[in-house]
Amino acid sequence: MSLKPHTPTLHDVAAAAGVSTATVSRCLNFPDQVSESTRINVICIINDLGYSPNFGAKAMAARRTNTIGAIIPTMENAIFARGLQAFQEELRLHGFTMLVASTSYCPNIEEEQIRSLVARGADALLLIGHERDPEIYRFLQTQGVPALVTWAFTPGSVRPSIGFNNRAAIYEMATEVIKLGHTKLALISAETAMNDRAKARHVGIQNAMTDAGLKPSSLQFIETTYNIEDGANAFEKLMKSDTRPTAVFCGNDVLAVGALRCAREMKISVPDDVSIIGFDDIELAQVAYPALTTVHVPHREMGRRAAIALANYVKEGTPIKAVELKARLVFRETLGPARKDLP
Amino acid sequence: MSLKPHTPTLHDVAAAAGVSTATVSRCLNFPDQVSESTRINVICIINDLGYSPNFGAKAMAARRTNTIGAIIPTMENAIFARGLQAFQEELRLHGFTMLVASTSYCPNIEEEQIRSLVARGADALLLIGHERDPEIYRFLQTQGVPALVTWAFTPGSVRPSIGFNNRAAIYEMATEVIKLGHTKLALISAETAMNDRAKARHVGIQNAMTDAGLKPSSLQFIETTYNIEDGANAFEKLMKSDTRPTAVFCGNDVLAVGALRCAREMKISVPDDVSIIGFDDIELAQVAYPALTTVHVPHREMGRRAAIALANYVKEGTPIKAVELKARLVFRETLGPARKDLP
DNA sequence: TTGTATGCGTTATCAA
DNA sequence: TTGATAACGCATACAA
Repeated sequence: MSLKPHTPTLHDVAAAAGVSTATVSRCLNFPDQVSESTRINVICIINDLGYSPNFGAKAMAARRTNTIGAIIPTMENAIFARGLQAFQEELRLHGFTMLVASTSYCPNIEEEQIRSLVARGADALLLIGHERDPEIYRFLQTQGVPALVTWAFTPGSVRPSIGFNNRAAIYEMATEVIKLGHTKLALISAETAMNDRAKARHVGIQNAMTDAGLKPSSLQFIETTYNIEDGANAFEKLMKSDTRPTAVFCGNDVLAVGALRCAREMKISVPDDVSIIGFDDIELAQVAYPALTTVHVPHREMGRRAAIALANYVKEGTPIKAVELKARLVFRETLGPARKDLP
Repeated sequence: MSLKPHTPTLHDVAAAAGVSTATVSRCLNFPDQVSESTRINVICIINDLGYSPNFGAKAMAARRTNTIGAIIPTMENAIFARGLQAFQEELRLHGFTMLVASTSYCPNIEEEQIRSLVARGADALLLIGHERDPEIYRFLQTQGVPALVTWAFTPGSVRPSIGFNNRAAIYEMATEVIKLGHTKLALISAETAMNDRAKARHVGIQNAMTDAGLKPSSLQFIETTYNIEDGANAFEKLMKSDTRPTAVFCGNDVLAVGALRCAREMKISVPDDVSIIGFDDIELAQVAYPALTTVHVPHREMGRRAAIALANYVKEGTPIKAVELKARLVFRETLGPARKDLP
C-alpha cells in the first residue's frame, strides 16, 4: 500500500522553472555552469517544492554513490562504535556517507550484509578482520567493490589492512604478566571460529608462554559469546576449577568487566588473589573498579586512516597501503604479582 | 576514476540463460510464476555470474526500498546502541533493512541526515525525541515518509511516539531522593536546546521539588556535552562550589559515571558524602563502583515495538499507535540518605 | 549558457 | 509460462 503523495522530481522543478531538466541538474551539480539569474530562480523553486534528488536514480545515472559501507560485528558495545564514529566523521569530510550494518558475529549474516551493501551501491567496504569465506572475496572482486580490512594487521597477509598486530600486542602483555610470576594462566576468549583476531590473541599468549618456558597447553581456554554476563560466567567457572589460574586474560574489556564483577561477588580480591587483563581499552576499562589493565587499541586513529585510504582510493584510485598501528599496554589496577602463598 | 569491471546485470543473466529479463526478474521475485526447469537454469546462471540486483534500479522501478532509516544522536556510547540493535533485529524479521545515521546531537546534521535517508528512499524513519524544526516535519510530510518518534512519550503530543515519560520517570526518582532528606540538589544535564528529553528531565526534578516544598530555583543546573570527562568536570565544579549539593542527578549514565570517577579522585565518598543518580541503566551502570542508582529505560523493548509499528505501517498501512512504556527506578549503591552533620 | 536525447538496471503491464 | 516494452528519475554527451 503506497501512501506517498507525488514526490517532486527534476522534471517538476524544470517545468515550474521553465527550463530543461538538464539545467536543473546542472544547478545542483555544477552551479557555475549556469547563469546566476536562472540558478537563483531554479534554487527557489527547488526549495518551494521541497525537491530532493532521488538517490537510486542518481546512483544509476552517475554510476557512483559516494557511499562507503562498514560492516561490524556489533554496535551494542563500544568496541567498534568509537572507531566507526571516527570513520564516519572523516568520511564526511571527504564527501562520503557511511552505511553501517552489524552481523552479531555471525558469518552468514555478514555475508548477507555485504551483499546488501554492495547491492545498495556502496563504492567500497570496511570490514573487520581478515577471515571469511573466500567466496565473499571473490564476490567483491567480480563486483569491483574494494574492501579494506581493519582491526587487524597480519604480517604477510595478501590483503592490505589497517590495524594492529593482535598477536604481538597480547604477546607483549602476556610476557609482562609472566614476569610478575604468574604461571597459571587462563584466557576467556570470543569464539575463534572465523575470527582471526581472537585466534591471534590466543596464539600470542601461547607464544609468550613458550618463550618463557611455560607449557602453552597449560593455558586454560574458554570460548564464549561477548557479553558482560558471559565474562562473569566464564570467570566463575575458572575460579571454581581445581586448577585455579592466577591471571585471567579476557578477549576484550567487556568480558573482563564481567569477570571483575564476578570476582567482587565472589569476594575474590583483584589483583591480590587473581589478576584480570582486558583488551581494547574502551571507556568501561577506566571506569571499572579496580580500573582495568588492558591493551589500548587506537580505535579512532584506525577509523580515520581507513576512511582516508578508502576515500582516496574511490576518488583518485590511489592504491590502498597497509598500515600497522601500534597497540599499547595500559597498566592500571587489575594486574599484580602472583601470590606466592598459593599451592 | 572507475575501476569497476562490468558488473553482471539482469540483462546479462537473461542473455546467458536464453530467456527474457522479465523471466529472470520473476525467478527472483515470484519464483512460483516460473516453470521449474527455467527457474533452476536461471538460478544457476545467476550464481555463476555472481549477479546481484542493483538496489537503485530496483528501488526506482518498485517504488519501495524495504529500508527504514534510524537517526540517533550518537553511536559512541551504549545509550542508543542497544535499542537500535533490537530495532534492527526485529526489522530484519519483517524483511526490512535498517540504515543508521548519527548526528552528534547537532540539529543541522540531523536535518542533513534526514534528507539523506529520505533521498536514499527510506520507507520510514525512526527519530529520537519530538523536538525539531517544524520545517523538517513538513518536509517529511511532503515526501510522504512516515516518521516515528521514540525515546520519549509526551502526553498530548501531536505526533505518535513510542517511549516513556521522561518527566514522570525522573519525577518519581527525585521524589525518592527528597524523601531521603536531600534538599540541596543538582542536575548535570545534556544541552537542553532542541532536546525535549533533557528539558523534561529538568522539569521533572523541579516539579518534584515543588511538590515536596522545596524551591525549584535552588536546583543547581549545569548543561554540558555528553562524555565521561564532561560529567567529571561538571561534578568537580559542583563539589567546589560553596553551595555543595548532597545529591547530584545526571542526565545519563555516562555523565554519572564521570561524576563517580571524579568523586573517587577527590576522595569524596559516594553515597556517604554525596549521592549520584544516573539515567538509562546501560551496562556501565552495573559495572561502575559503587553500582549506579539510575532510571532503567526499556531500550530493547522500545526498539522492538518501534520496528513492529513501522513495519506494519509500511507493509499494511496499519496506523501507528502511540505506546507508553514504563521506565523503572533501579536502586543500587550510589544513593543514600542525606548527611545530617553538614551545614 | 541552455536544451535534446539517450542510457542506467529494474519492475510491472499487457500480449502472446 | 513467457516475452516485449513502458515507466522510474537522474546525469551527461552532444547539439544549438
